[in-house]
Amino acid sequence: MIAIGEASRQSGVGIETIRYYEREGIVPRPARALNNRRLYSASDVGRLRFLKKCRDLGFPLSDAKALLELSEGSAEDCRSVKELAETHIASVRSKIDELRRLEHALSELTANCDSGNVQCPMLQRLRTMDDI
Amino acid sequence: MIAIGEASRQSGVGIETIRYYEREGIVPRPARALNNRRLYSASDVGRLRFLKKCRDLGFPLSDAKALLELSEGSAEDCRSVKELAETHIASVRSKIDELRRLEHALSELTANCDSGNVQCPMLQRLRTMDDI
DNA sequence: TATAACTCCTGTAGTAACTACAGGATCAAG
DNA sequence: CTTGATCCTGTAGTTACTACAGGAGTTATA
Repeated sequence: MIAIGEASRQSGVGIETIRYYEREGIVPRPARALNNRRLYSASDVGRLRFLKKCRDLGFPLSDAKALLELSEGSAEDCRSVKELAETHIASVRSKIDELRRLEHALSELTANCDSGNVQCPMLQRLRTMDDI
Repeated sequence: MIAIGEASRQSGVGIETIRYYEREGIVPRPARALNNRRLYSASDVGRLRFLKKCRDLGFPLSDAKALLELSEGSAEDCRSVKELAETHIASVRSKIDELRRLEHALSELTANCDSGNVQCPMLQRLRTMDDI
């Protein structure tokens, strides 16, 4: 059993974040030492690492929690997992599309923008045009 | 001079958001009618429309504010505008890259995930592997 | 043994950019 | 005169943390 600092180091999840997950009920309350300090087991650390990977993959915390629960369940529900993941993939793809459109629009806006202009063409367009 | 609801309709910025911009000093305080209701001029609405476009382009509000101020300045500083825009474009591009990597990782994770599995391969990987 | 440096505790507040009320006042239409 | 729309201020909620404040206990060094 290890203290919170070590659990943080082993899992990559910050100390404050670990306590936050505990407050929010994302992870179970850990054991406590006689001096009231939190004590983490190997499987506690495993849960934190699991959550870390989900978050790094961009899953919202609520999804990460759901995936963790599925992962702890006796019969793992592969279909639910896939559903969550595919919804997430779809939202990632639509974000990519949106950002690509943005990139395009921004490139166009700055195209004629060079030092020495009295009137900045980008500002002009932001002020006046309706198609942005 | 129009009321806040009409200004919201004409600019596309929500009523609460308009008041929020005012509180934050993003837009100047509008005139008030005798009954204390806000009154917006055409240029007030112009500012709101400008901000709306900046936000739609993904500029953080602080950038939108800066761009608005540049736009109001007597001598428009095209170089500053371009700098803000290019920094923003760079961050958009890096977000796109990051999301593409995510999409790839997620697709791989779900590849072998089909209903009927006793052990979900995605959960397996989330639990055990270190390369995610 | 004293003391410094470290880690931990609880609880609260701050972040970005809104959004959603609550509770009340005012206004326009019929 | 009443109904419904709009407006006002002020506060709290959203996401997922992060940063303290203020205090207590632990470990390492002198």
